[in-house]
Amino acid sequence: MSEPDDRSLKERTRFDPSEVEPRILAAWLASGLFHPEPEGTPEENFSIAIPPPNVTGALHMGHALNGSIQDALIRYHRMRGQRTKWILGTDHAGIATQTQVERQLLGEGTSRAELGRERFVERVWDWRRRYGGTIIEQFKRLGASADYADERFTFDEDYARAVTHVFVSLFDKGLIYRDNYLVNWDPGSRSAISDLEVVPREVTDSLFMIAYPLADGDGELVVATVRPETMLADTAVAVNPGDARYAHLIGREAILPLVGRRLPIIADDYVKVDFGTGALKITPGHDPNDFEIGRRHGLEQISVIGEDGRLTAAAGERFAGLPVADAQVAVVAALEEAGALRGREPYTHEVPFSDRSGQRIEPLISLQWFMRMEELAAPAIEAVRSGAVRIHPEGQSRRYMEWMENIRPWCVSRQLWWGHRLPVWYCDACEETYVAAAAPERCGLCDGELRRDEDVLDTWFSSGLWPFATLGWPERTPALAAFYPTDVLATARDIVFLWVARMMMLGIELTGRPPFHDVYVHSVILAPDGRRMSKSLGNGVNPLEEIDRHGADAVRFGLLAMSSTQDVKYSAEKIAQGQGLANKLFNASRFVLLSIDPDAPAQARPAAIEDRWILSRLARVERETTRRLEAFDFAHAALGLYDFVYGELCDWYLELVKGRLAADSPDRGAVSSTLLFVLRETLALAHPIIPFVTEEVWSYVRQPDEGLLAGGGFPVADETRLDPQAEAEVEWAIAATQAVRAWRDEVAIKPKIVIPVRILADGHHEVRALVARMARLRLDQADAAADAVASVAVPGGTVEVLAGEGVDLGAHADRLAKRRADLAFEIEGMRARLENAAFVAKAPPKVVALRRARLAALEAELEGL
RNA sequence: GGGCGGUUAGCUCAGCUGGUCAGAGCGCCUGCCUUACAAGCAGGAGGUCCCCGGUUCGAGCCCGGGACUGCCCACCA
Repeated sequence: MSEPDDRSLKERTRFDPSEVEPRILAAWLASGLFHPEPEGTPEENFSIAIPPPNVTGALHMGHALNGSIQDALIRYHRMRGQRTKWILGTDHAGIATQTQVERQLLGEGTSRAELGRERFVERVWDWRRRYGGTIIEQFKRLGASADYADERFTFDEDYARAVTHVFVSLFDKGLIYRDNYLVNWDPGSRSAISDLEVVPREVTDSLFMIAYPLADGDGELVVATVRPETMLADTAVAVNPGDARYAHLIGREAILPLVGRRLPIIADDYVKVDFGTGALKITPGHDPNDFEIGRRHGLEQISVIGEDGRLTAAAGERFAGLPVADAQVAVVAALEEAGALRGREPYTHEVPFSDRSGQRIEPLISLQWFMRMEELAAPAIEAVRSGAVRIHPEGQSRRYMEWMENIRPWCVSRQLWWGHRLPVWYCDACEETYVAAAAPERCGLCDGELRRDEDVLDTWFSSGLWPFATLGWPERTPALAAFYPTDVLATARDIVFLWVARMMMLGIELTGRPPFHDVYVHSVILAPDGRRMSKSLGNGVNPLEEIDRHGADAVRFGLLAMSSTQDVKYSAEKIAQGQGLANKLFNASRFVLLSIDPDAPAQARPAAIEDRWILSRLARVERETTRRLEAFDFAHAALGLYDFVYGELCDWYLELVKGRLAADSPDRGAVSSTLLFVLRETLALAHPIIPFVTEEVWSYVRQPDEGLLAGGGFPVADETRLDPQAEAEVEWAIAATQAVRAWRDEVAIKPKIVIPVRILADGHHEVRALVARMARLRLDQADAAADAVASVAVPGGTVEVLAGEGVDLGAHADRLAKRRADLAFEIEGMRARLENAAFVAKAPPKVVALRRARLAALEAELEGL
């Protein structure tokens, strides 16, 4: 248990997160609450696997929101008594980490190549041992109640075994295969990357018109291209079969300029008649579309660009060795010289770039490993279609479906050093391939030496196993039995395909069950300027600095409050609102604790109508908050809590009961009990969202036999306390109070003056005294016949102000005139509505009655003036 | 080229199945050091709910069209 601050509560007039948070965090960590024993079943337990942050990462706003959401869920379920595990760990993040360490090496004047693979990998491990825990520590600052005692890494020994096991078994099932295929080659990382790691960007290139002479006689065919340098690898020219201009050329041949190769002129529907010249050069070796066309027509595939982004020897002596950009200039010059260039115009289009290195993708034919996806996708589609897995918000699930239904093979091999190396060996002598969990000694056929594949697996291959590999799968561990499948997967929209979809497919394929039953896709937090936060733009907001400034509760509250189903701009105001709430709750607690009878037990003992009111409101906010957490509606859960604490508990209830807490008050004991009860319930209710301040205050209100709030019970709404009558009465009292206060303010009556009044309204006897207290009125005017000097409209009646000291009504006349005008306008509108026969006939009687009553009230008020 | 969302107070956003729905926070103005909180309290000003049609007794809320804006997917060289 944490030791409360030395200073007395009386002196702590502000909630100070920087003092409280480390203390509370230490208490949580020491309690063992975050580390559940692996017992029970996944159905009765609750678990979430964190989207593993890159081991190189630092906490950014996305993590902070993602963590706040998961922690709210985790704490809620833990408080409800479930055995709760938040699976924590980091991702080895192949390219990101390798790049980071390479940069470090560069600073030391060495390089990856100089070190060699083995020593390089060792360096990365060193790096990870030194800095890899950073982001985990940062999650603690947020108050994230993850299982820090059981941290995982996607490159741990056990995890690596699982990865190898998966590769081997999917290979054995025929789902993993090796093929020569046109891949997205990233010259930046010198590796193939998957379709999902490619981002389109708008680029202005030149569209060149090049004349290809016909082989049999005169005439030429002009093609349009933005990449003239790839012409060196052309193996055909294609036209649309329905294009009358070229119909006579189909089946004939053209001569490739500069090269002299004879190219068949083929017909393919892909070619657009109205684009360019209507004739398309076909380069199966360097263009994805041409690759497909080439396969359809059985064309040769020629490569003239190498993995280093330079032209190869196949490009011919003149161009070999040139980087593609230079090669383009050289080829265009050569074409011009040869008189083959027919035109050139600026052309803006979308071009693929590497999301990793930022370099332009170079489509290349390469021998890579692929995973066949259709078979894996089918059950993953079915899981969502059947409702076994629910994706929130609803709109995301259709996207998921569409992507799954159009899925393509996944290139899983990467030409990196940092990653899970493929469990594949080759015998060069007899060209045999071995895929196995353990390295075979020698070739089984020729007894020759074996050579292991140099490639590693795409990082997402291993993160696709995250929810179960972290729990010890493929072994049947107790943790797996207790916590798999997990319950909820919370993630930002940007990795739904990259990660969530693959976990679904691999989870179902390998464990037979979807890895979670709810997927909550949350916002991406944009910078205040509406763009994505990024280092290069320098528009990022650092969550740790925000925690330093406003406290973790404030950041959590703010992020949850601003979260939504779509991207949201970072709102500093919402964080400030959260800070306000934490401070307000803290001070309200101080007031309660410093004012009540210390011996009063915490229990609901309604002794007055306002007690019934607050208990009713409490039951409602408990019911609503629970419903919203269950529905992943965190914004409304947070804001609803705010409204209750500020707008009901502090603004009204605490003010209403102040008098009853006096030492000589007859129901001091009862009010004390109720106050303490409401406070304790409120703390527990708010804890999943603002855990620090609630835990801190809890240390003052908990019973000797109670532990931390984090391990305590979540409040259950007591529906028997719902009291519509009390709510209506107190609502009336509030409205009346506000009306009188507004009037006082307008006629400039000093706040301290108590004015004598007479309330003219039916009923509301139980709450008249409350209005008097809150609005500084005196009701006990002995002279009931005294003349009213002014009257203030309140719902259903008026308050007549009697002559008294300090009541100077200079401004009153103006006010009356304005009020009369307002009333007349409203009455007119209401009458018009009620005189409309159609409205009276067709609208529900309740609505009509409501308007009649409203009209009567307005008329009565006008008359009273 | 296809989808999907957004457009409500100066700013950031709530507004569930149409009927007190025109709201919140911040900002602004006025008044208060009222013994929980001055990072506070009380009060106030401020909006053709993007535009045009339509449905309805009644429309931010439903339908049609348009404008602007953001995102996702996609192989027009």
